[in-house]
Amino acid sequence: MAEENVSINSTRRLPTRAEDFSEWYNQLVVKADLADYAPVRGCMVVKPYGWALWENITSWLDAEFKKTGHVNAAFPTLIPLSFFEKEKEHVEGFAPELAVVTHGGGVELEEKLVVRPTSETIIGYMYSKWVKSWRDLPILIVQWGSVLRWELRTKLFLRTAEFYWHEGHTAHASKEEAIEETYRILDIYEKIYIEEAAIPVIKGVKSESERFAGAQMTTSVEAMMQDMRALQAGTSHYFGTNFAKAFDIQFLDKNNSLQYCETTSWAISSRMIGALIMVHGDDQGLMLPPRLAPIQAVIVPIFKNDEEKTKVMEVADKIFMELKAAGIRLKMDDRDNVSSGFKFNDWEMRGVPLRIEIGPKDVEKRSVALARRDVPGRGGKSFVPQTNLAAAVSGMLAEIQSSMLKRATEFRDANIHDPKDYEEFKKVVADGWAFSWWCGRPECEAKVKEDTKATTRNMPLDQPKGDTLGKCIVCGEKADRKIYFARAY
RNA sequence: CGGGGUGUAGCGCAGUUGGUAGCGCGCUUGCUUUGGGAGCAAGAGGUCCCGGGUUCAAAUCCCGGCACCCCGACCA
Repeated sequence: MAEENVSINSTRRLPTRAEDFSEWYNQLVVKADLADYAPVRGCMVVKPYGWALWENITSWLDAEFKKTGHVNAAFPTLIPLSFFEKEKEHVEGFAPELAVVTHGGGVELEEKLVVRPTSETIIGYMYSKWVKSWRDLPILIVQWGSVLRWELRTKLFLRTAEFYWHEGHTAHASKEEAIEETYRILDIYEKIYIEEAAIPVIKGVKSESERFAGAQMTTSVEAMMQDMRALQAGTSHYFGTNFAKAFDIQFLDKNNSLQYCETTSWAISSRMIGALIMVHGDDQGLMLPPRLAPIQAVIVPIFKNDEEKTKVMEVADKIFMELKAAGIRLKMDDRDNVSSGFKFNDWEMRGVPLRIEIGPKDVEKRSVALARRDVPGRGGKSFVPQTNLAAAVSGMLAEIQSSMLKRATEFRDANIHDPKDYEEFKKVVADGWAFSWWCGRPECEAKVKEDTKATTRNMPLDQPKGDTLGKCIVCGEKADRKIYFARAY
């Protein structure tokens, strides 16, 4: 049939994930009202709904950091360019993506300033002023803010020039303590992904070539998106004394001997929202886990005329008050300029976990219709009595949360493979992950990247035990560790 | 930075041989509607990316810029 050529962009529907995953994502971000394109290259505007989601993430993390002894502070957006030259690998890593301020107040600056791409340097500089004695340690500071990296190819939330994050920067008296901190934070990251975002992640250590610029060890949590690509979802770095030496952060220990600090840094960015979209979203739109959703349930009243409206709204308002009092994040959709069918689709696009429909029939039967977002169509609808509704709703939200995690975990596990040889390996990483033995040599990683575009993701902390050494999937030499390989964002 | 493409209403697009700009969605107002993306009617909305040239006449042809998108090398 020669249908008229209606562009997919002019319709309310999304392209399906199978048709074009990337375009599905791009349109979903905008249509779910999370963000919009800014008039500045590579930058986004986070809209109120998207920011509300981000606030749920940040407030959970903030509380968790405070529980573990961290405090918040703020450092300048502008950093002297010369600071970046103090740590060799750090400069090399960031030089290509720096934005530099050359003029201020109409005159050329004596010293050029960098818009921070990350704050290790300026924070290191300040720490060197603040740390004198072992009594000053540890320093456990978190900065909430945004940073700027001149990215060549951008995508809303996943990779924008400016992005939002927290960056933790800690300084310790001993290596053991700094490493412990690195892993403590990684555990927090794992927890927010699994328990709050319903996204299964793998904790592990990055290979040398995938390390943060200037780090001695980079750890990460890695998640699988629905297109099987990997997303580095959070990172925690151990610097050893690299930055302490570059910025002269020294203290006198208990034996009155001068020592360099051991430092760490760690971050989760607004990219996490990209992960939520790509792990849970479906062809109807966004699907948010109840624990992070800005709106956990939406009430859609249904009526034909004023008489029905009066009856329905009376019940709907009462239920609204009840559920609100029970602490459920709730929205009443009483718009009268769109049909209820439109509202159903609209809230599904926005990923609201649960919809509560109240119509004349429900008023009569003293029931409501519940429609869960994670089970589309008739299968996800149920009719429950109005009495004890708060308990029923809370229960269903919890069930949605756990079923989302279960589904995402099963999906991920079904797409991680253990190929027998390199030929099979190449096939596997084209459309999934491989968990394989690796000899540890960068040459083998480079060959994999060359052949398949896949990179090493991380080496999980809980490695296969015992002395059953394997053989590197690439070169066949002896290998003592297994590592994930995948195409990554 | 290399290769390809696109700039026309808020968004998505059409615009023939050069003749003075249109469609769908959205928006505004009114009435009827509302249990899976409602209907009718009347409206509002334009620097056709910018600059120059050819011509009686340019969205359309020519020259020069700019911007954005996609594909490759780098990245939370």
